[in-house]
Amino acid sequence: MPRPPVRPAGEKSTREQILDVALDLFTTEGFEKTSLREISERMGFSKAALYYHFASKDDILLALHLRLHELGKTGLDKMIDWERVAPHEWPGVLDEFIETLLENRKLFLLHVRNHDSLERLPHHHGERGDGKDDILDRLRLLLTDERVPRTQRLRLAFAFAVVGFGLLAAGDMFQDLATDDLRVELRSAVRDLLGPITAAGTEPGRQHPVTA
Amino acid sequence: MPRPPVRPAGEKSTREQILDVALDLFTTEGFEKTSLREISERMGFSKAALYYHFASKDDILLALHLRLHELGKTGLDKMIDWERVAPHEWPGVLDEFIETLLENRKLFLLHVRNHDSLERLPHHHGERGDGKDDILDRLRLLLTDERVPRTQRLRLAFAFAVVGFGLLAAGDMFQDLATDDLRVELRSAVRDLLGPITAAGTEPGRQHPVTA
DNA sequence: GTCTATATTTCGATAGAC
DNA sequence: GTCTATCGAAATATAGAC
Repeated sequence: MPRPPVRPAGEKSTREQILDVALDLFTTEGFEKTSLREISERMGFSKAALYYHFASKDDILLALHLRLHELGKTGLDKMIDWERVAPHEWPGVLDEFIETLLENRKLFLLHVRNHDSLERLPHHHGERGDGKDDILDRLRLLLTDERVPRTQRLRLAFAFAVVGFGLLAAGDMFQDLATDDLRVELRSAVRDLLGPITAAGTEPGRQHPVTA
Repeated sequence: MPRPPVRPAGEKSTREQILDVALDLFTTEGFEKTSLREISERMGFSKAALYYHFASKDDILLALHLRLHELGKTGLDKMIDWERVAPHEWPGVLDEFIETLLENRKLFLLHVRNHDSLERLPHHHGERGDGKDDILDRLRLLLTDERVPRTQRLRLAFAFAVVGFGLLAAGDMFQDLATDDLRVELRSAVRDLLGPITAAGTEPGRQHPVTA
């Protein structure tokens, strides 16, 4: 039987190196605008050589999608059982989401930026029935679950929006912001946003005056 | 001197119709992935005919950019003088931003979705020195203005993120959400987010406990 | 595993007839 | 104002040598 080639410890396979290069380019330039020529030039060999390691350009994107898919299995299993999470537990769930995001910025940027390209990928079926098996798909399921009051779903969506934007802004407009500071600010903002719907006597239709 | 062709009242010129079609496609499919063939097919004539009305594909995008640029002149002049806006006025400014967004969803979606393509467009210079003359450019200037404390800028950024996401979510995950309801929810969320930094005795370093 | 060379498709853009 | 026909560039992908 074939066995993987022996490599010095800590040295990545060519395939993994290609994926690292592709992840950088797909997040900065976008999947559609990144050409195989660009990837091969950074790798130091020709375009055709890529086809030894991957069957197609889509195949590279799919491999990166699987990297993110693994995250769903390891760290965020709670997000599978949204229905059993009480409102007062939401800030804690958001905290976990913040941690996962901070630890895997590039992978999430890949998803946010290339959502369309990932969507039209032929999904690997079988593991779950509906094919909705990554974190963002599950998030969508919660936010459209009509068993949760719409006002609460909206607030949750706003909270996730802030967290997602925080990720983008950190590497863009707030480059000098340390990860620890960003985490503090995100947690604070999430609690201010979710406070009105996690308080004991929740009034969903809470109104503000139209003008201050 | 040449004069514009006489048209029945309420009938749009071919050029404007092309722009309407292009706006739809650019916001749903993206600028790069939208081909001139696709536009011409919707218009009912050939691809080459487009070149009678526009010099290039970029020229179409530029014309749509000008539509948004006009909004900056008419409705949001306050956003030019960020420095003179006191923190307690921010919710009101955000309210104006919300209104402008709700009234021009498609144009803003065009900007959000095709930010990169718009960025590399040869800008029409002259009107202002730095070429940063549309709403989103000015917004960026505020959020990176180091004269404003970073914590406050972050909170403002979060607020704008919620508003921007609300626009996307409304036409996607919350399709059944009426505009009036969305406006109420956005205003409410903005005030909860800006409350901590608009209160009289503002403490920028306000902390939340790490775990609830 | 990587190379050169090439097939195939799609796109933006132009030329010239009507 | 719109057409047909075509060009040239760039991209994905394949074939076959080394």
